[in-house]
Amino acid sequence: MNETMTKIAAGLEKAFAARGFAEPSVEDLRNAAGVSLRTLYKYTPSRDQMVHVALNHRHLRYLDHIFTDLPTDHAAALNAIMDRVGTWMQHEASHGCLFHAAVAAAPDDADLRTLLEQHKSQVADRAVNATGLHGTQVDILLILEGLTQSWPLYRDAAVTSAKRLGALLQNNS
Amino acid sequence: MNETMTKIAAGLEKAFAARGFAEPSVEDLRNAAGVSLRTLYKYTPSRDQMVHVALNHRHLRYLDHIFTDLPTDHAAALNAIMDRVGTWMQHEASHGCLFHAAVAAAPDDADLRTLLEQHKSQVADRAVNATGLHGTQVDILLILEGLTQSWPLYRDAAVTSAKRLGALLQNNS
DNA sequence: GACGATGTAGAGTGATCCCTCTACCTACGC
DNA sequence: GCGTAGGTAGAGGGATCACTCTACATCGTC
Repeated sequence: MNETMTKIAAGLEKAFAARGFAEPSVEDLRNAAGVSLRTLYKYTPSRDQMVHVALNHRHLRYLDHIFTDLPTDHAAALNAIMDRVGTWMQHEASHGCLFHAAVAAAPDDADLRTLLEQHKSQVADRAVNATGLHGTQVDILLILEGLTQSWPLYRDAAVTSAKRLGALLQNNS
Repeated sequence: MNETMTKIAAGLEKAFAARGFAEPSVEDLRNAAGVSLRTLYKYTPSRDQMVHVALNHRHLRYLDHIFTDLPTDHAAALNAIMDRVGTWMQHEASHGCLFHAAVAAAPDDADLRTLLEQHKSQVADRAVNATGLHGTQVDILLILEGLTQSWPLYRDAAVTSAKRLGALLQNNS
């Protein structure tokens, strides 16, 4: 039961990340999930639900990748976060943030929008705590968003830039 | 002829901006363009072309909105740019950058991706020239991207944050 | 070894989609 | 007054889509 659900969620996440939210048909999603159509619809009774399940899975994996076992020193933690965003982009999200992509594909879906906001605010909270940049939640999220969006263009240079901007914040707050 | 083309491009841009790239059908796009289906297909022979035409129109309007008649003083220009991005988001792009949305909706479309890169690099070039932040093209684009992406969550606070980060750059370069 | 829960395989349905095509209208130059 | 260019209106085709349903396999439990 739960094992099948995890398998489905992981497969859906991978499919949406690779091909966007508009393109893959339910048949494609079924292939990616590696289950039958009946089972897929049993766990995710509509295509919209498949999107939600994929994003939830994504959220947990992202938090785990970026924020697990960070150094306690604030400056070192900031550098580590930026590096990890870089490796995340490289291996998982070469097309940009999956949450923004989902909302962009269905701008009228209010549930999706709240999912995006929850994801971003949790990321910002954790980043603030790890870097000691209290009172500058907006700034740190702005840098993270900027890194995520400009990484496809500039790669490592974007990571370096995000580190520099974050350090400027830490030295001027 | 050219008048009809402009009318079509403006209508398509508005439709895609309001409802994303996946949702609107060609029938919807026809309504937004305000022409007959035959005329629409005469100027844009496929739905993909409609996307391209809309993005080209968007690009020109964006450059015009952000970079026309900026103050010559670098610090003032930087503040003006951030303010204008804020008003642009408020009036035109409350769902985020249209180019990123287009690429997210069709990650396999190479033409779309180059269109995105050209758009971003032109924006970065102009921003560098206006703010005097030479040698920091990556940084300025990162801030602009961060502002665009985080504006839906933080509104004016995101603009303020972008101004602060930009000023930090100007004082430390 | 029967049974219920959980899975696979895949055909079928009704709706929707992109795009084409026929038929007709209007404005304008000569 | 007539031809031509450029437009409207909208029906229809062929393909694809999300989703349902029937029929069958597997496996742990009693």
